[in-house]
Amino acid sequence: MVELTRKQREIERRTAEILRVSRPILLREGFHALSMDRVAAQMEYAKGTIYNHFPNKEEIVLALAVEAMQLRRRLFERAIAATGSSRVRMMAVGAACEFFTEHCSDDFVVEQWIRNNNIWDKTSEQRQTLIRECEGNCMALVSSVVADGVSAGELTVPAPLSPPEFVFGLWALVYGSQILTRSSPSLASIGIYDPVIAIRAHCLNLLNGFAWQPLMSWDEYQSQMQSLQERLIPEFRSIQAERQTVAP
Amino acid sequence: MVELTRKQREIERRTAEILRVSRPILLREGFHALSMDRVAAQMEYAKGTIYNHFPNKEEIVLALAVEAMQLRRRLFERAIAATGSSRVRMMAVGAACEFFTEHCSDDFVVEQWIRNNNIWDKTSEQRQTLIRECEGNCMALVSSVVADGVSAGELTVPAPLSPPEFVFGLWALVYGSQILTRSSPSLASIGIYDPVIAIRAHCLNLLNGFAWQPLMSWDEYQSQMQSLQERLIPEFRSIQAERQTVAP
DNA sequence: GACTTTTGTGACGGAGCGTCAAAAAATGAC
DNA sequence: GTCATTTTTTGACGCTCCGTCACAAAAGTC
Repeated sequence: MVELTRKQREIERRTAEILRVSRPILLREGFHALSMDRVAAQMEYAKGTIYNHFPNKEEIVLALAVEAMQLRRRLFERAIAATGSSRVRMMAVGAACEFFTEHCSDDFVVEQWIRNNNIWDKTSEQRQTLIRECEGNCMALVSSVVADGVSAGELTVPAPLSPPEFVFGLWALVYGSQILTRSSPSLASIGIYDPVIAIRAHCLNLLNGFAWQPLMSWDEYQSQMQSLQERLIPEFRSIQAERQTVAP
Repeated sequence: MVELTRKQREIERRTAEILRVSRPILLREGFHALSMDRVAAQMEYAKGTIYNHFPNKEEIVLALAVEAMQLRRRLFERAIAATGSSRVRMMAVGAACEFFTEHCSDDFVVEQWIRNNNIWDKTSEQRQTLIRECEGNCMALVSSVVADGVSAGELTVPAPLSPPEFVFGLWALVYGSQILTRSSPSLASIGIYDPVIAIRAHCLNLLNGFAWQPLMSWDEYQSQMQSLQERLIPEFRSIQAERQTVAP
């Protein structure tokens, strides 16, 4: 039994090593550059050994995405634990999203890969479930803030929306803007100079539009965000630091 | 000169044929299934001939995406030509987006490919410019509605936002929701049963939040949308019909 | 009809995927 | 410590696809 555990630990160690080697290849040189032969060569193992850990390279990508989503989840957990009104705590989640995109940009990029059908379709049910769970967890964390707002009488989710559908709007807004920012060739040339500020303004308007108390002006919102960030970012950084970073 | 034109027409005809053959392969079987050998075989030409038209398969994908974006643009053009207040015309653009995603779903999917860096990076400057132009055109069309609202005194774009950044919010919201809907494993299991209705509600709230006149209740919004769709969808359909469809 | 230019062809070198029979290492019974 | 058995590792192999290029065929020109 002890024997078995030692072996299993060794296997896990090597699995982690495969991911550690694969990550910079994927991030710096793209999916096409990530080949099983190359990973094997770099680790000084035969290709077959790598295949004992991952049945294909798509599975490696998904495994990396799981790590990224877990980091996101940890940031969210910290964010919703912030003190303050429900609305301020929702802003903290926004701050977490901004932090994740800006300061964990590698993870943000890796997380994107799950939206690629080519990859998704070749991966195991098992790991797909892991992803879904993580996504569900994140959703639940944000939903809990909405629920708190509702039960505190600070927010009423109006007519056709359920609470998760309310969250979906914020999710779509933030996520959509980040995708467009990353992938849309030259937003600046069509007049969008600061997408982050723009989306903050839209979030403010969205939450004010739903009359989530306390209502805020743009200036109030900005200064609240400022002080939130001063409190949270050091903690976000230490959460991020628990992961080893990728060399360039 | 006549000779040259006949030849060029022939070349263009074949280019179109390559796209016609490639589209269903890409859509039904994915990017990996789209190989130059296969396209060549299916067209009964040698591979080299296909390479005379497209330097790689990524370029084929981008060419397909250009077609898709042009369809979107045509729908937008029709939408903003709708009669009514600036706000209603903006809703018409929303209806066009919904139509595009739902009834031109192949094009919607094809359009996504441009967000894939693996593909984008292997394509020619030239075609990338085409895409950017088309994206800029769409943006400009929507911006013109905003501009009309402003000059009619029905809308004020508030403090930190420029008009394009205002549009960016709607774009991110609608686009983000559609991406999530398409790619997020089982939204229903996290409580989002009707993402289309949800996003409509968010758009309503967003536009009301910016006090775009006339303000609307959910019921008014829905019935306005209903009548807009009754007027527009037949026209959208005929715009769509100008393109040949893809067999399943 | 002969010569030039354009266009089409498909064999080829190179690379990556995933497999599998054989080699090597680990295990444990005696 | 030995040896049979089980587990793990290995890398050559078959396959597919990419993109090229020397050559062949067709079209155009005079």
